[in-house]
Amino acid sequence: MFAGVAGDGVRARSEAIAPHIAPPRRLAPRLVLRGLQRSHEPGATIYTQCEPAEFVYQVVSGVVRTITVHRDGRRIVHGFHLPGEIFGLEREKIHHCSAEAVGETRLVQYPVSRLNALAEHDKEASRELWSSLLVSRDRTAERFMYIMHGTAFERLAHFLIDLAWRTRSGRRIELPMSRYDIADYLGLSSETVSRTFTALRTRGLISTSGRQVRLLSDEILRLGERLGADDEDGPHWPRTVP
Amino acid sequence: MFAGVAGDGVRARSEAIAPHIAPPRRLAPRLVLRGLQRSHEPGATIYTQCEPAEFVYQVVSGVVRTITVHRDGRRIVHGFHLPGEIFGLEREKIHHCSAEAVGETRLVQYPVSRLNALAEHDKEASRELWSSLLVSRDRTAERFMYIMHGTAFERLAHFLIDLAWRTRSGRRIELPMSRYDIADYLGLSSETVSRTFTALRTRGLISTSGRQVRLLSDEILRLGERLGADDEDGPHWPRTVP
DNA sequence: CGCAGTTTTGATAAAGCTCAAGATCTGTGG
DNA sequence: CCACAGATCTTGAGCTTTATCAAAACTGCG
Repeated sequence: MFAGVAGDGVRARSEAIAPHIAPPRRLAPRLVLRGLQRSHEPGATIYTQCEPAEFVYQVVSGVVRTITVHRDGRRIVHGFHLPGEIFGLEREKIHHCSAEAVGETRLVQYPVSRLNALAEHDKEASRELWSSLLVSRDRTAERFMYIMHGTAFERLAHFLIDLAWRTRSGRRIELPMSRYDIADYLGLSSETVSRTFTALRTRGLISTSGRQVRLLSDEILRLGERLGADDEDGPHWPRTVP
Repeated sequence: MFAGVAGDGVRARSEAIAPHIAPPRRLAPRLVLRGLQRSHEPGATIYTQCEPAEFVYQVVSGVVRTITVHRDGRRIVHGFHLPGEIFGLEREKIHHCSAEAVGETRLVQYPVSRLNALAEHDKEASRELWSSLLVSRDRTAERFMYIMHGTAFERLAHFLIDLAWRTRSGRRIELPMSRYDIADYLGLSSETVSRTFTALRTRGLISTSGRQVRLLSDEILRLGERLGADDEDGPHWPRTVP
């Protein structure tokens, strides 16, 4: 496989190596931050691109989207953050994207300074933080694969499966976000998202009613090889830190 | 801006917020790992997808590409790692992608166990490691933007500027990788990469001769707003750890 | 020189975007 | 309870970009 060809890589057209980037092993957060809780209205801005990054946030309930807006007005949705997930951690002292509530949302606001102190003193917490960063890196990498070499069909299928898995919804999903959000997340136009929903419905893979989606066929489920896998590596009660 | 509209996000078509994700502030590695050095032939495999992850690596000289191969034989290049960069760090105990030398390459092999110990005992090193992970996350996010909403033209321009910046090459770049590598990195076909090189040449933005590229116009340079920025946040001699 | 791999160019077709319009949904006020 | 307004969602037609297939030009090296 790619045996030492003088020069550069061979364009692989051979048979399969399992793709993969395994799903994160668990859903319950191992790290629970405690602090000031705030509620946000649907559409409310939590922080804005370029604003000083004083806090990180953990979702208590609801969903948050992180976005950036391009010069030309195009919007990119970098990710959706579900309950238990931590977001807002930056490399520099400012936020590199904006965060907005998708629907009614409740968050814990945790000062970055406190987080740094925590990471230094609490080995276990530090490991969790580290791990969550790697999870998000891997999630991004996986999405990358689907967006680079997938049709609209595959992207949307993957999105639905991923969401079902992350929210433990089984086969009935209540989408919290609009078609526009999905489009900007998957790098498609909202029209194409709509058409693709229709195509999935037509082929009997899903049924929809507004933002309710039902995954019907195992064909679509197998696309992600996820459902069923769950917690594995040992016991871990959530840790609550002050 | 996105004022609290009842319901969901507004499809932004308004004027610009600077896009952006600032460039990493510095090029010289602050963290230098010391250990067994190995040389690799062009095209040599450093590690393979799914193999146990026992080491992380730091590039001494040359370039490394990390890749995954899809079921259908499609290849994805996740990234190119330049001298000073650390790669191979995983969330789980196996590698989620393969790594191969692009051209003659020299690497330091550093046991993961040692890295973990280091991160726990050496606060400064831990911070560096953390930072390098965030850098790679942000780099991925930025690439994402260009790949999702950019034409082949913009993607390649961005790639060249990024590479020029990261290698401190100024305006004359010696590409270490093939058109195939670039194609799989940018989510294009190699033919399109070739055509786009030609288009850039035709418009007088670059000149090429094989893998030598010269950035001619400031127009292309401004695309990334990078050249010129450099080290800022305080003094930091490289740290060498055993 | 001639081979193997790489790069370029050309013709064709498909996927998805854009523009445009119609349908549905939701909340509000009469 | 109904009608209206604003937003969201769906569908259609034409067009642009890029992938694909095919083949020629180039490069480095034995």
